[in-house]
Formats: sequence, C-alpha cells, structure tokens
Amino acid sequence: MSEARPISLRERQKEDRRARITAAARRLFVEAGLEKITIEAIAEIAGVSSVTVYNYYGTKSGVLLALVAESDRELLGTLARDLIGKPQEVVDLVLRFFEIICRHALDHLDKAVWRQVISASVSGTEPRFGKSYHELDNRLANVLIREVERLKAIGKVPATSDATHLGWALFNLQNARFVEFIASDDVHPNQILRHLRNDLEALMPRPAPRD
Amino acid sequence: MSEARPISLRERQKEDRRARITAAARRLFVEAGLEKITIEAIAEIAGVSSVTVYNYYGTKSGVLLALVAESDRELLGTLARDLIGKPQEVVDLVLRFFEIICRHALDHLDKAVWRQVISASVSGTEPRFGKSYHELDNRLANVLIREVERLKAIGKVPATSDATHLGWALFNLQNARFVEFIASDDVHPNQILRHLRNDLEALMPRPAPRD
DNA sequence: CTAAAACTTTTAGTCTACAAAAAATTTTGC
DNA sequence: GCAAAATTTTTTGTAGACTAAAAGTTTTAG
Repeated sequence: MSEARPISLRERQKEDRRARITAAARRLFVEAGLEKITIEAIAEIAGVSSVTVYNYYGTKSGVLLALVAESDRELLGTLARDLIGKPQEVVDLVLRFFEIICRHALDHLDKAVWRQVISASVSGTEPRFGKSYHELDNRLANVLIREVERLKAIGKVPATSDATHLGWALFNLQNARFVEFIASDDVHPNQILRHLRNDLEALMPRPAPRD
Repeated sequence: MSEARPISLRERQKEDRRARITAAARRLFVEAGLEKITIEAIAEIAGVSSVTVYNYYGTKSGVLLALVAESDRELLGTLARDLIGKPQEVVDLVLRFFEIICRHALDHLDKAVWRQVISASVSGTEPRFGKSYHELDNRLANVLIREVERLKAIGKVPATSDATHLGWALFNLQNARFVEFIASDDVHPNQILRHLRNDLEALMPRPAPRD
C-alpha cells in the first residue's frame, strides 16, 4: 500500500490508541455519567492498560478535555457554515448562535457530562483544563464579535456601541443561558431560547420600525 | 443562671460542634485550598471525629455549602444597607451591586475556594448544593430586579423594557463577570469592573444628555 | 538481523472519600 | 441516681484516582 509517509508506525499506533480511548470514554460517559466511570473501565474497552490512559491524558478530566476539544473543531466549522454572514439583526444573530451551540452540545455529549465540563473548567484543579476551555470561549466569542462588526457596518448596531465590547457582552449573556440550559435536564431548548430573547429585548429595546 | 430555655444541652453541643467544624473548615480551606484538606484534618481541628463531620454535612462539599450559606445571609444584609434605594442610574446600580458582591466574596473566602463553590454548584454531583446555590442566585437577582423596578418608576429605564427581564439579564451579565473575576487570581477588581462597565455601555448606549 | 530506543504493561502501593456497625460515652426523663 | 435514649467515636472496610518502578514487548536505525 502507498505509505511513503513520514508518519512512523509508532505514531500511528499512538493515534489509534488515543482514538480508541476517547471513543470508549465518550461512549461510557454518555452511558453512565463521568463519575460512575472508572479509568479502568475506559482502558479495558479501549484495549489498553489504565496506566496508558494516565500517560496519555494525565487525569480523568484530561480525557474529558480531549472530548471537548474534538467537538470544538467541529463546532467552529458548523458556525462558519450555518451562521457567518446570515443574520441581519443583532437579536437574530445571538439567538441563532445560541441555538447552534445548544444543538451541537447535545449532539456530542450529555447534559450530565457538560456539567462536569463546565465544573472542571472553573474548578482550577486542572489548570490545563481551564486554560483550554477559555481558549475555546475566546474563539467562539470572536465569531460573534466579527458578526457584530458586520452588522455595525450595515447600520444595525448603534454607532456609539463598541463592537468588541458588545460582542463580548452578548457572548457572556448567551453563555449564562447556556449554563442554565445545561444545569437542568428538565429545561427545554425553546424555553431557554425564549429567556434569551427576553434578555435581549429588555436590554436592547428595538426602535419602533417604520413601514 | 437564667436558662429556662427549651434549648437542650444536646442541641447546644451540636450547635457548638457545627460551629467548630465550619470554623475549622473555613480556616483550612483558605489556608490551603479545598482539595488539599482532608475531612480528617477538619475533624481534628474541630475536635470531633471524622465520622461526625460526615454525619453533620454528608460530604466535603456539604461543609463548603454551609460556609457559603453563612456568608450569604450577611451579603443580603449588606446589600440592603449599602445598595437598596441608592443608585439613580441603571449602569451605576449594576456596578455597585457587582462591587459589593466581589468585595463580600473576598472578605469571606478565597478565590480558590470560590472556584470550588461555583464548580460544585454546577457539577450536579451534590444536587443539594446546586439547588441551594441557585436559591441564593434568585435572592440576589431579586434585589437587582426590585431596584430596576424602582428606576423604571422614576423613568430611568425605557418603558418598553420589562423590569424583571432586564433585571435578570443584568444579573446574568454581572454574574458572568463575577465568574471571570473568580477564575483567575491575577484579575484585579477594578479591571473587571471596567469590563462590566464596557458591557453595559455597549448594550445600553446612553441617550445623549442635554445640558 | 541485532542492539538500542521507545513504549506499554504489570505490579505494588499510597491516599482519601465515604459506609456500616460495634463500642463507648453522655444526656435526659423520671 | 439510674435506666433508656441519643449521639459520638472507634473500628473496619471498600473503591477508585493516581504514582513509581520493574519487566516485557515492539519498533526502528544501522
């Protein structure tokens, strides 16, 4: 077969093991929730020793972080495809942004698992975790900020508002609602979407439209 | 001595132990951070057995929750004293609210400990924790909402904005910044206060004042 | 083909949260 | 005072995260 690549067998095996570990972890986490799952169990399903899992990911949270990072790349792609350039109003922009993120989150992991993600991102126990998660937040916020800039250019945002500041404020706002969404299994996406719409309309009362 | 109270000796002893446990926990948590401290250590300093700590508070997070609940009551009092009725502008209201909360937080616990609090409140591992913390949030948000209502009554809030929705949005906004404040030991209160001011001014550009 | 390098696995062990039950102590109602 | 009730402590034990080091295996360079 055509393998004249500079990728050694060793590297490929490592990739393979990594993939097997994250796949096993995703499956088990979603099936039973992070705390119910032991590293041993992940290792067994992945077909490696538990020590290998530790060598690769350091801690259980480390494995979780890898899952989040994976789903991340995809989310940015989805946003580029389904959001960028489309909305023509600020409220609409934030609502769509939020909707895409919620849908994406549930597609990839469980609410119970996301709770652990958010929890770990702020706990400070795993400094690497917090840092990585924060970087994701930055990338997401930047998507929103650039869209706000676009809307400002076409006059949909008051000239007196700084686009970056507004972008961050809107990001934080929707993020608060995202956490609320994740926090309870009983909250329905539409319900929370309404909350967010209420937030936005209370903060930015739309000027009376003229026919 | 004048003790014709219905309070039995037993109850008082229990109160005493409780107080000793929370005091020991506060001291140790602030000294070394939640994860470094074992229940044994708390029990030893409090002069009880570790099993008693479990009987009283269930888990280590349970002890933490008790600390938060304590500081809570005080915070509501402080808000009533130093905030309610004072600010005459929305931006000012939120900024003061935020400042009081930040100061109060640092007066009582460490950033590292607050990280654990926030982390536990969302992790879902200790359902009681999440619920209690959420109730505090509600009480705090209500303070803000009532102040927004007051400002609306004197025309400082557009009549088209719903006071409850606006209050919640503002609360969520400042809470996001609070989490950011807590998340890193390097963030200075004034720095984060500036961020929050930027948020507010971008969202609610003040109408040109007339002389 | 072989020796060295690079990994992984095995093994053995530490630490801490948390549980359950037996034992000891203390308070209280009388 | 004393028996009963309540509660704490002691004891014993489990489980799982995480670590260090020895042993074994596989890849790779020459």
